[in-house]
Amino acid sequence: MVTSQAHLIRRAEALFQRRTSPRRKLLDLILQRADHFSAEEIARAMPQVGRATVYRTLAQLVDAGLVCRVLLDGGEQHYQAAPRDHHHHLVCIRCDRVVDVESCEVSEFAEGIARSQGFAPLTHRLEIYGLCQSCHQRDDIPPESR
Amino acid sequence: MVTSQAHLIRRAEALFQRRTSPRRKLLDLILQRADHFSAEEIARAMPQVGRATVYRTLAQLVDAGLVCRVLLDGGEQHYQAAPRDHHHHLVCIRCDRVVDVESCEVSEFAEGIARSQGFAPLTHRLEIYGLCQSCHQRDDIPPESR
DNA sequence: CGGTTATTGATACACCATCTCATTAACGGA
DNA sequence: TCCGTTAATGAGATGGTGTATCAATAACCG
Repeated sequence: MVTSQAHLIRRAEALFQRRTSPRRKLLDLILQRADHFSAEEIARAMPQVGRATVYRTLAQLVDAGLVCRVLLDGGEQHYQAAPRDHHHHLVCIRCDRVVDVESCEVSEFAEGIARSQGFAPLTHRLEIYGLCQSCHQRDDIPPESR
Repeated sequence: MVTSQAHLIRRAEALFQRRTSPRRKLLDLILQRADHFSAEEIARAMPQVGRATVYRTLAQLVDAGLVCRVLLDGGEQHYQAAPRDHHHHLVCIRCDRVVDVESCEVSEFAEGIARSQGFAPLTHRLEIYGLCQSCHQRDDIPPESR
């Protein structure tokens, strides 16, 4: 894990022209967290740094593939350090626990669909929603009641 | 297409307890548009109707599966009349054109992944991004330049 | 034709994200 | 080490999105 963090830091430094303290702090915060977070959480966690900087830097990291967006069931955008280049998310709709899905058997399907419609395929996003084991055991709410 | 519209109207009427003029207008607007739209667009298009009502009714229609959310490349939520119960979207990252993808070969993969992690699978969301034919022809921007 | 109550909508509120633009500070060259 | 260029910052304004409140309205039923 340390290895991949060092890797992220190296790539981030290559991405930016200047090393600044807000960026270092932001990267530290992101790498410290194993889980996902909202941009606002990060902004609150480092009040010395302006919100604009947080959002700007996060967006740059996402564009560069160092951080990925997680789309929660309600549509909220969350973020987390990207473990791999292309992967998907398995999200618990109850506790928002996220498990990374590293295998992707969807690419061929997605690209075939795109081409059949005359699209030049670029990427795709797959989020899988369900109840994680502990939430599932805790109570058996039927899927419709959401 | 008219058939499916009649179908939507029937299901909508079954969904609500009372027929009201805001709901009729909203359904009309939605069905008139082949494409997708934001909630705010709809609210602006019917200023006689309160914003709260627009958002409330849209949310109910989404819950009932009559309207689906489209997630644009930038993360914006848009809406459109749902042609089928379960389907996906092929989105042009340039002009936001959306093509519905009615075949879904992803379910088994998604459910397998979920089960392998101890999740009770409920649903999934797949959005495919690319350049539609006309945007692709217009200029050949490389994928990285976004 | 009422009475019940689902529905509405004006308003306030909160959140999320982006833009502006004057100020700051990182970096490279002298 | 100092200085000039300019990347980067951040306070604040702005705008979109969505929800909560709650008195007023109007659909439906008997």
